[in-house]
Amino acid sequence: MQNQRKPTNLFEIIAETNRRHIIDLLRTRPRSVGEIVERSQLSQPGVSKHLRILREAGLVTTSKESQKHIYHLRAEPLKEIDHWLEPYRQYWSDRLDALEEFLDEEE
Amino acid sequence: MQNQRKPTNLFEIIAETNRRHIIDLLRTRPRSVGEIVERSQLSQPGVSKHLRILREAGLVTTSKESQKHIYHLRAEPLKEIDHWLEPYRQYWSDRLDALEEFLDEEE
DNA sequence: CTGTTATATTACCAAATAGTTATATGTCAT
DNA sequence: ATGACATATAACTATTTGGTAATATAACAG
Repeated sequence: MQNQRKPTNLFEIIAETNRRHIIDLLRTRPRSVGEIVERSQLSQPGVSKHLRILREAGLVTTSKESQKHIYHLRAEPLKEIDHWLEPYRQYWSDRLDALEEFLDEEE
Repeated sequence: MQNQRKPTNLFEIIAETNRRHIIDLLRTRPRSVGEIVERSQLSQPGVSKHLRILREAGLVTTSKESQKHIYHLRAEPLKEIDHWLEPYRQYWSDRLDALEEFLDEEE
């Protein structure tokens, strides 16, 4: 396999179910590692491993509250996924119908 | 009981760069396997392998033209990704107005 | 200091992944 | 029927992934 892969492919990062779950948890509010562990099926090191990946992908940031590490969601990088999806939305979208009409008129 | 569907996690399916590339190629128009091979970095069996995965995920359909197998895009399943993304969009676009979103992405 | 709590890192392993070559299958042309 | 063409499948393999247990690091409490 001579495949040169990017260090952080966002698509691969969100492909993992547990990571998506963590992201979803942080959407509610920032949370400590312990809180996330409680709400996941993973061991503490397992969670920390995923958090590291999310951190390096820029999807979370951290702050500290005494001994606790608080993880905050930073969703902006997900824009990349959204952007890739853009040209496909027309295949199912109903919410862009008005826009399509608008564009048809413009041409 | 053998009702075992393959757990086709759509996120994992589109996580692979070559598969996204194939999907993008089929957005232009339906294409034969050979055409896709020409436009990829993969061997023919490599492409066929990915096509099978896409087929089983319902992201492509096939038709035949003599000896050629023509692959057609079927984007609907991507809706799932789009749906997951939905609550995150507000983080990078304050207004969810469809036209504004579209114009932002056109830049 | 000492012990406790919270998190990160290390070392290891099983399973999954994605690639290859070789081969099978199916269709067309002669 | 035979050979060429188009694609799929099989068999194999290196790499990556995601999990765990054990351990390190760091901050707080007394």
